[in-house]
Amino acid sequence: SPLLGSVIMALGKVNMIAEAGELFGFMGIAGCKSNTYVYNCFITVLSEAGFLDDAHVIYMQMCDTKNCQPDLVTFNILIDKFGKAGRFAEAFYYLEALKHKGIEPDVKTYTSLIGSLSMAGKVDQAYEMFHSIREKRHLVNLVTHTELIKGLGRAGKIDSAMALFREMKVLSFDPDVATYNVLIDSLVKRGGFEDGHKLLEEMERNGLTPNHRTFNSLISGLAKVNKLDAADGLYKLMLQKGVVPNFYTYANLIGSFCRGGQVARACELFKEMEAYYDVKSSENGCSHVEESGLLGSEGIAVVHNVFLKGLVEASMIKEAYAHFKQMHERGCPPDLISFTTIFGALGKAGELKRASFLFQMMKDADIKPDLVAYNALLANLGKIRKLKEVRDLVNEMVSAGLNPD
RNA sequence: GCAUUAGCCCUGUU
Repeated sequence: SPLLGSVIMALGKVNMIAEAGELFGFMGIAGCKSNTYVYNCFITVLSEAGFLDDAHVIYMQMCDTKNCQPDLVTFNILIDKFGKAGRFAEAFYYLEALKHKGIEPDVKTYTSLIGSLSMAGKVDQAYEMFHSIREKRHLVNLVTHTELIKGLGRAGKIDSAMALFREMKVLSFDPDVATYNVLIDSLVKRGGFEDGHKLLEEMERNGLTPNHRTFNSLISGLAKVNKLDAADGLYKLMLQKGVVPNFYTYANLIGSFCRGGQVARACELFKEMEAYYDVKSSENGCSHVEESGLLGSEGIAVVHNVFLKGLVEASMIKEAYAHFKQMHERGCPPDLISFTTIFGALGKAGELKRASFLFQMMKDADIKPDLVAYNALLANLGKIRKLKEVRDLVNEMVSAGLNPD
């Protein structure tokens, strides 16, 4: 069973959900005793892939068993995933069910809920929950505080975020790099670069080493107020300090330079990234490790897409299209977002035939259009009254199981 | 005993 569980998890990580389900089916037979651990692994896989209702079905199956009743881990997974999806009725139902079974929620249960609530724009409710448990020291920790500081900061309640930041220090929950990062991010996203920078100095005084995320936030803050040279300077500084940039770094910089009309510098950075990426991958074969600052091919795809969008916004559709066509040979085949960016731009520019052609090409490449992709095409078809095409497309999306909005 | 659950940075339509 320990093996079964970890294989199920591994399959989930590479999105082989059907296969994970097949293996899960072996539990209880073939000499494999059912246990809660394997159930929990499968519930994790399903819910991380977005199959929340299926995860719930498995939970119900557990409830019907004799030896595999849902435990705290089961509930924590479900509460976290339903909460992050904004399905609070269910999340709170699980919280009640858990208490009803006589299980005590733990710090992860509450931290998840506080995080989900604040990301859904319900910071007040998150704060209320925090308030109701903060006296019980075992129910809150560093992560709980960081989560709430993030929520308050994102909601623009910087003063409350700073207040909580001071309070946690008094309570000896020592802020770590992530805590500083969420605060710095909130500050600079609202134009408070100077305050963010002060926090950077403070964290260094406290013996904490800023990481690539710290720099990414600071860079995006500078870019937001169009201080591109300063952003570039910070990028160089992070390299100097030996902090490894990741694809977020490049996405930030490249997008900003395009928007600021400095497409040449954006191209330069793009090449720099590709060179950097090549070197790093050959240095240690499998270096797509998030902690080192590198990301896998999904990360590269994001940078390509940001670049495409940047070129489009700089009215360089020809160049965007040229780059789009190069993506394949650059080892990064265009994905749904690349296609949508390009045919959206072509459509907007009145090139509807080419837009429709690309839309078809995308489907031929077995990439399923989603709601956004249909909308991007429909908006432009609608503008020039191609009502028959509009009707056909709407029918198509409905039969694909999408709900037109 | 071991394994499964919480926090920080990026992209497409309106």
